Amino acid sequence: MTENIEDPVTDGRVLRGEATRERVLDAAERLFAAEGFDAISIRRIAAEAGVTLGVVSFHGGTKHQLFATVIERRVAALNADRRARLGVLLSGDKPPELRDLVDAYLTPYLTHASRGDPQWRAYARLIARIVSDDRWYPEIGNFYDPVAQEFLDAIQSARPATPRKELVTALTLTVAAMLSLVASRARIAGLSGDPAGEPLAYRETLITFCLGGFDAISRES
Amino acid sequence: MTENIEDPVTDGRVLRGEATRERVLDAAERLFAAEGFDAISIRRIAAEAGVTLGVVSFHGGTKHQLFATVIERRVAALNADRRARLGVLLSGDKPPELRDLVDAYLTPYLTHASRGDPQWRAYARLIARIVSDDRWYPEIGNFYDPVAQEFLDAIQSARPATPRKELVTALTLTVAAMLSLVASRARIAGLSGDPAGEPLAYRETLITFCLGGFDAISRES
DNA sequence: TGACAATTTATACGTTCGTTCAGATAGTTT
DNA sequence: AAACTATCTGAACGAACGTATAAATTGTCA
Repeated sequence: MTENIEDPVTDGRVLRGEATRERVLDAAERLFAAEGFDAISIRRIAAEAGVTLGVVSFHGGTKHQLFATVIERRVAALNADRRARLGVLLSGDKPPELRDLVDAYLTPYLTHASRGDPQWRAYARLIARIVSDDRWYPEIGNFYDPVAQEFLDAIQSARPATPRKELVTALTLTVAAMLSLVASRARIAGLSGDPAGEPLAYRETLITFCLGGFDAISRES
Repeated sequence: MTENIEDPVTDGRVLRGEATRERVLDAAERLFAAEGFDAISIRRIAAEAGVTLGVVSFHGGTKHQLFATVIERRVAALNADRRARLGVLLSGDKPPELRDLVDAYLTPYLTHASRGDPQWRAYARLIARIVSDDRWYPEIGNFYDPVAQEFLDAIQSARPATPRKELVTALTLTVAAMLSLVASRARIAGLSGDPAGEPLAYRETLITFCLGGFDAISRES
């Protein structure tokens, strides 16, 4: 057999289009992550992707649609990572420990933000950018909030005496702390004097800090 | 003496210029805070301020210079607030408690972000926006870092056994948590179901959370 | 009052923006 | 081979952009 006809390696018409589409999305992901939606033009995305202007519109539609597509492309994978870890914790005999819940929420993001794939690293920066901008919440919030609610349910089980509202606040602060390891690396480097390490290198410190915060809040109730 | 030549109340030529300049800076502050540097045009700032296009350039210079001026205009006041509180704490007989140090760093910002003056509220949103964007750090980091270092020195005295690097990380996470109360209010509202209260309303919870985080990190060392 | 300077207006310049589209190109199918 | 269609090119559109400046306006001062 000289060539498998279903093998996606075939550079036929459709497959070439798919590859181009991914190149465009990758370029948009990198640039949006680095400088934000408003600072990036479709022309720069085209240049970064090595295609002409019309191709970006052809595969990505409107600039706004392109941005949304870049987000949606990876959101399912990140949610699946978190849900899988949560599922393992919930399947045990005992209710999960709070530390493991915090770990399960933070680690998938930190891993993607630090590990090899530069596109995932860019995506992590992009997420950090838009979560700290209320303008995107109506569009993006419903992608992430359901998983956060599932974690909140589990956290509530681990801390039954703490009011839900306090736990919501604590999780919000935890997420903000997590994202700052990606978004504010220059500040970390500037304050500490050394260049900032990868976000994953701060994992233990971050979990300790946030768990200490959760516990302190639980203790007050 | 019919008129004090140095009296700034005179609405003469120079003073009218000064008032216009403030209107321009105020408008720029509101718009930059709401949508970011790249999304705002000089023409929108002019319209918001109720002046013509050239006036913005006349009083604000380049768009970039205008942005820097907006930041610098209030940074001294915020730094002074924090330094004053720190000075009070350091002037006592005993070394200050960690809780009071965290309080002294967080409360001035939360107060300005919540109290009456809408321009200060806008400025607080603007700070939250640019701190979570490494692109601005080279330009504005040196405005805030010296005060942060002074607080770090005091925090180090309160936790002598904890490595400086851990304290730097903890303060960074603390700042990120603080800013999220201003920057991610939509997410807080979405997750909790209720509209988010003013940042100052979360002050106790925030301080408890961050202090718990500091203590947990100190305990590990 | 008339010269002077600070402030404001009105307009223009060249560039870049997002979007659209007719036509060229190149696999696929009949 | 010919019809077909997904993909790509190249060019154009009006609008908005940041910046600059000559002229008009307005208050100050000799």
